[in-house]
Amino acid sequence: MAEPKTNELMEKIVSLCKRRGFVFQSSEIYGGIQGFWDYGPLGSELKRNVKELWWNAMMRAREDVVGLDATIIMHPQIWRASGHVDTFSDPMCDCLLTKRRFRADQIEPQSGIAYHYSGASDPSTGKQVAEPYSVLLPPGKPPESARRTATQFYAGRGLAQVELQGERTEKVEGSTRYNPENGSLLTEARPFNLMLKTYVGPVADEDNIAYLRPETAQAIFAQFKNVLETSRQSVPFGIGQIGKAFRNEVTPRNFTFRSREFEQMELEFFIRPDEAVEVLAGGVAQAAAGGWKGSPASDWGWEVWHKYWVEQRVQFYEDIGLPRTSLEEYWQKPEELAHYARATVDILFKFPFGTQELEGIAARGDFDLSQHQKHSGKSMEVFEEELKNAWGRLEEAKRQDLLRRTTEARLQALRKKGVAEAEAGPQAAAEAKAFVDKLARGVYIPHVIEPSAGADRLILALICHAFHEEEVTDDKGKKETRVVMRFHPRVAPIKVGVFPLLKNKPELVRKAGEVRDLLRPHMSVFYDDAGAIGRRYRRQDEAGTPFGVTIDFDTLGETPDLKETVTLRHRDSMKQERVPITELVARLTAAIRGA
RNA sequence: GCGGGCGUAGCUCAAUGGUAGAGCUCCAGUCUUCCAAACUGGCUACGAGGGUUCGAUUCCCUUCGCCCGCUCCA
Repeated sequence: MAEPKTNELMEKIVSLCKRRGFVFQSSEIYGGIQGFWDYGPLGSELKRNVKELWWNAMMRAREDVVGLDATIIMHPQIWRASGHVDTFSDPMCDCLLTKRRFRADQIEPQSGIAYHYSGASDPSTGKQVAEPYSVLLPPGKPPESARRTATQFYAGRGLAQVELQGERTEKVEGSTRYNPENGSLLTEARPFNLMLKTYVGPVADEDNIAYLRPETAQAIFAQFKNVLETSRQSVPFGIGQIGKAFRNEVTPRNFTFRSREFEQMELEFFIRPDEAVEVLAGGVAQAAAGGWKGSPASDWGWEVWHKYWVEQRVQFYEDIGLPRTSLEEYWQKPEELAHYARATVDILFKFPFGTQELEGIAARGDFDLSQHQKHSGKSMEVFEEELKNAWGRLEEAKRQDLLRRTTEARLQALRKKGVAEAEAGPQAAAEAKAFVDKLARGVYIPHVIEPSAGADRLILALICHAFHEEEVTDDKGKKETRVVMRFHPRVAPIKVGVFPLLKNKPELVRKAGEVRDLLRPHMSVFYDDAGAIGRRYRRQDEAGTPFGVTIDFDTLGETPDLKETVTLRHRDSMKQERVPITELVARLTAAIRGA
């Protein structure tokens, strides 16, 4: 699709969201607030449906996943353990000349001669600019080029003619204060902390700082032991949670796609480390064998589990109306992975503004639980009698082989982290021995597979995917545009519209009310008796209501054969059929579940 | 946070240094028959604040929001 077209399309979608009550700007009457959005009547139904479908698919339909609903504000130590306090704040600085922005910690150190200026004046007007400025000149470049750059800078400060003042030079080694591209001085580095801060308790001082969670996952890790001990679950099992998260995004963009307050649907699925799987099952299933398409088996290691969850999640999207063709899987390359991740797959949706991430499914090893064990001093280990017994039955050669391979794996990991070879060897040996010793006693820290989805992004994807404009020709040959939201009936905010053909006939209205009350216990129903019937159908098209039921005089018995039947109108095809009222509930509930 | 563009009714678009107009939508009503029909009536706007002015939607400044680019997205 062409560029301007996609923007137009997005604008139409945003407009419809507001017009029909899917999404409003937060605090709109006060001018709005950037990066915050509200869901209106249709949007809140849609979101509720999506969250409920996720909860059902991930938890209620499974034996091995349980739920959690944790607080948004937690002990600040959680965010130290998780790494968010450190990694969520990036020092940034800008080029004074081009305004280009840099991560201050990623600028390559420069050497050369710095040309400092105290200011500049305009000889034609006498105007003065007292702002100091500097240019770094790489060795071998003529001084003129530094003066040209400085002139450009002061010209940008409003001088027509520039006379540089107070030039002096200085030798500079390994400085990160200058733009590597043009030598221009950069602004001071300013920290950007992406976590929203607040204070707990009445006194707002440093001791009381707390953070609004930037992800829901950490609460799951922090409550891992409590859930394990109360839920009658054992590894492998998962804990799922739906909840708000907050990030002080630098640039919220693309409608609700990147919001500062948003909702996540996260699962942490805890599994045995591959070594434990090997001891218990005698080997680890290979992902290449394709077992991840089936049901979980005892010999699954992290790779198969990871692929399994990717497949589960894609199937979920298919089930709620996002076909595979609208999605993309992006398997992160090894060099792109965060240090704690073994593999990460992004599930992307083709939005009108670009193909963007809906969900990330990461294999995170035991990083998170280990971090919390370290920081809290509380054990995150699990014990399996069965594992201890299996180890007892293991031949000595196999035990030694496992230790040798574990040591080798640790060594590789340490090398990758840049640990010096002399230290890496003994450290790897010690770590591997400690790990295998625990394994022998049936003890380990679980590893985790994390499918983490953005609820609001999914809502936006569903809205974008549902949006259709089509040319319709009416009886008189007049062409017009029909806007229809082709939501899957499962997620549609309203399942059925109920209409008396005419409002001014009490017997029609009464009968329509009866049909509405008949359907209401089973699904969300919208009753509408205002205006022409065609208008009411079209209104429901924009709301994405898949079915319409119309009560007419035949329903009342004007044509005896049609007594107690109604018109059932289908949103997508605009086809109509005659259906007995007694069959409506069964027909509609089947269509909503099935379709 | 930087640079550029934009901001009049729910939407699309007018006009004007003298107090805002249309079409569609929406609401109420008329209509015995199925895809935004017709007719009658009605509601609704100069993003916000300040300045200049007798008077500002219009000119100036600030601010907020939206779009695009930069940056960021563990």
